[in-house]
Amino acid sequence: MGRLPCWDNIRMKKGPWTPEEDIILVSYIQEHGPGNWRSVPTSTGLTRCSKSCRLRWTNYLRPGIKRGNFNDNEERLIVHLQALLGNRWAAIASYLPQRTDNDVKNYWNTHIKKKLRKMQQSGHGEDSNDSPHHCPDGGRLSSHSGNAPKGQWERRLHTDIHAAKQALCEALLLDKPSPGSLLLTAESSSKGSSGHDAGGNVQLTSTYASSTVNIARLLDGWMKNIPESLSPTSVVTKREIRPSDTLVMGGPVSGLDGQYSIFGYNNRCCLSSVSGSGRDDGNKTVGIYSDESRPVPPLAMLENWLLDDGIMYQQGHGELIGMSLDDNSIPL
DNA sequence: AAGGTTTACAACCGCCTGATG
DNA sequence: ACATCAGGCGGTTGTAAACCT
Repeated sequence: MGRLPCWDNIRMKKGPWTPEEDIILVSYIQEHGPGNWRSVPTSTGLTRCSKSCRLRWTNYLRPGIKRGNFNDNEERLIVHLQALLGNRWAAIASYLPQRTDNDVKNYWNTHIKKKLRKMQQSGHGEDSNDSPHHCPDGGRLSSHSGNAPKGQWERRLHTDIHAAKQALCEALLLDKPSPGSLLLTAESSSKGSSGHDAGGNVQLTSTYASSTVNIARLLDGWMKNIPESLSPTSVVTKREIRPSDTLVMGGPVSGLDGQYSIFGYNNRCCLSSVSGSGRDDGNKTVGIYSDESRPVPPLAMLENWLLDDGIMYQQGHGELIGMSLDDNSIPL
């Protein structure tokens, strides 16, 4: 018995997504919201299976995704969380609001694994969780084996679709693409054929999705909407996190009008806007989240976290995680 | 410069779980 | 209780890009 896998259905297109497909998908999500993926191919005419559409959105098109190099803090966080949770990449990624599980997984497999292996070989004892004895089941844990139940804190981000669409549209309509932008002539690719046609319109290529400069670049405009109060320049060290502080980091949640992150701090729980679309409430506490408990990360993970007038920041590369500790937060 | 090798990561695939009838 | 289905998750693969010889 068993139903046909999504991938076997009729003649679904596979391989890299084109900008046109992206636009169609984002337009659809703008109108209907993410979810109900089954209806996406039929409603949009995309010859992609629902699963492919969902993955494309969650791993690539969704606004707020940070791509590129992981900084030291992120790397350390991943190592610690992998030790705690095993290869539960989605759970791990939920602690890194701007990263996808796929990204975290890839980073682990291509960078951290290698690093840890080297360290082991050179006799430095940082325990590698890649060792067979550490994760006997190969990392595939039952979804019930973790400390925290599945809940809102593990839900995906569904944010600011309007901005994503607009950024894509603008990029597609650029008559003078800037160096490094997505839809460039593909000088770097011998197989690429992108460029401009006689009318100045951008021609799109099959190298689109694998370009190192991808959709995230197009969303720069969206990122610029982050309130000034959240800009890295506003990070001012007031006091270090103290060992006595209890920090509980939740994950991303979606709101009707923006993206939020959950943080708990000294038995208070906050829902902070980290990338609202033009919201002017910046990083104030905008809501309360308190219906689940979650593991407290090791204190080592608190390195480089700073407090400034009730706002928590993560130091390094001007990265801002953001947290409000104002009096609107409530005890857990 | 050319060819071979390695790296990085987007996408695929299959399994699992929870919801629903 | 069972069957079916959609969506989520983690492992794996394919391939463009980067690097090396």
